[in-house]
Amino acid sequence: MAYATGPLARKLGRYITLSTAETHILDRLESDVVIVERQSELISEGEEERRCYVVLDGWAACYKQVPDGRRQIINFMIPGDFLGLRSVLLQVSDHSVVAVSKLRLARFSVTELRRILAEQARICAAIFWALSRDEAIIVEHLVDLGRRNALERLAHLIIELGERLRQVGLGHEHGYHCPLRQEDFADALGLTTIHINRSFRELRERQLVTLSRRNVRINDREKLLQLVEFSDHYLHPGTPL
Amino acid sequence: MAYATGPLARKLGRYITLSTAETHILDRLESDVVIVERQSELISEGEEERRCYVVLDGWAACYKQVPDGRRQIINFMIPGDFLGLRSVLLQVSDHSVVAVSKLRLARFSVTELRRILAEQARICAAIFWALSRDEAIIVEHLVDLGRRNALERLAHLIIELGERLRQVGLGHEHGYHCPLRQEDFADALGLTTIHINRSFRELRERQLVTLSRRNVRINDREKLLQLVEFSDHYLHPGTPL
DNA sequence: CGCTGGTTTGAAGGTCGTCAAGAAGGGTGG
DNA sequence: CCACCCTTCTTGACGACCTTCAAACCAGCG
Repeated sequence: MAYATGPLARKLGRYITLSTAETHILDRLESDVVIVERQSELISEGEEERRCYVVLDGWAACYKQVPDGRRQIINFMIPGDFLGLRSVLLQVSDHSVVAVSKLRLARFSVTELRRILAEQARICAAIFWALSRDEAIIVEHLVDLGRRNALERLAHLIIELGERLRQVGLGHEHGYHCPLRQEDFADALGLTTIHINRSFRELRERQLVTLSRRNVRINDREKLLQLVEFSDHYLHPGTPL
Repeated sequence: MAYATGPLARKLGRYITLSTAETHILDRLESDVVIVERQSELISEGEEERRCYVVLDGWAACYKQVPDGRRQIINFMIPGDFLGLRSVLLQVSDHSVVAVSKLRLARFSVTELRRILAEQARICAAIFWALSRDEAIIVEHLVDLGRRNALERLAHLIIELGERLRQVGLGHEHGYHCPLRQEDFADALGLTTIHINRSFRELRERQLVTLSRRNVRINDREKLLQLVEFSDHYLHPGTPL
């Protein structure tokens, strides 16, 4: 595999082996860097969206609001993930995106993107794969909400985030930095903050996971994987056709 | 809009205005017709998949199995929907598909598909939009499971299916044929069959919806829409770029 | 040092699941 | 046309999981 400088090249390098030229094209996409503060809304539901980003640093959450004011987080975005790609392609966004921590983003224009999609068939395929993986994550999330209890959901999310971070060279086997508040976990897992707290307590008491000062520490990885019968298959899409 | 013969042309005709030539290309895709009985598995999780279909008649359900044997239905497929498209593109399927009723399918080969994607940029875009709509449906489903109670979930699904059927010329404003068993509703909505039954009873007692002999009758559409504050936005993706 | 956002805990209640059993519907064969 | 079967639907009682409400605690930060 060719050397990869930016997170985007590293991410897409997981799907196809990038040539040096292709790596350069991707690295050039990341030239226009933007910084946004925690809590700021990057994209709002219903807005016409013409900007597209790759996360360089920090976490974001994409969510939908329900009429009574509560929200359901669809997915978290970590370094290397696309942000707003689908919104741009569909012209109008069907979800909102908020910064969960201070974010560093690489912004690129729609025209630039379209040119690459048309000219670079291999990169186009890799992006399609990346989007498919995002969908697979959402589907797994759906299974979580439908058929797992609070403890299993939480354990599953903790493991998934750890795996995804390690895929882009962040965190390590025994833990990772995690800017999420308990409320974010709750909104992602379809639970209340209070119940998330109790579930964390149980994970702590079972000596599986501890969370403190924005750090997840995985004490017993084996037992944790066992608890949810975790399969990382969905995080590793097959090779392109 | 050009006349459309098959469900596929009718579906994609919603995203782009099809020329007569394009309609013919799509109609030709639907030449190889397959019939499968209710309950048969069309695609199994983990299988390498090389076939791709469009539903001509009948309903299917795509689902994932959880380790304890229960299943979570991800989405239902009705006439005009793709079936196995993503599995083919990813080579190995991450979900299973079962026939909910007797199915009539149009099968087309991967090579045929790839040729069309490469040659017919407009059709390629329309297919991308169709896939995006499928994802939007899954996301809305996720919000259902995370932030709505049993009655709201059921009402939402009933409305959504009605809207989708009407988009392909099936059903009418006051109801539609629905081959789903209560167990299918349960597995889609993350509930038990028994609780689905109770929820249907409540919908019946509130004079909103009645279900009998595989037929959904919508008695008070206004109140039903109000109950879930339904917005059909996600079923109508914006126009292609 | 006090403020603010976030975490933790308790008590009580509601939604939904589990268990168990009966009723209704649809198809098949006598 | 009825008897029989099997699937699906329906109902009741009880209990678990998760929510709601209310309040105390803690950590970081001006």
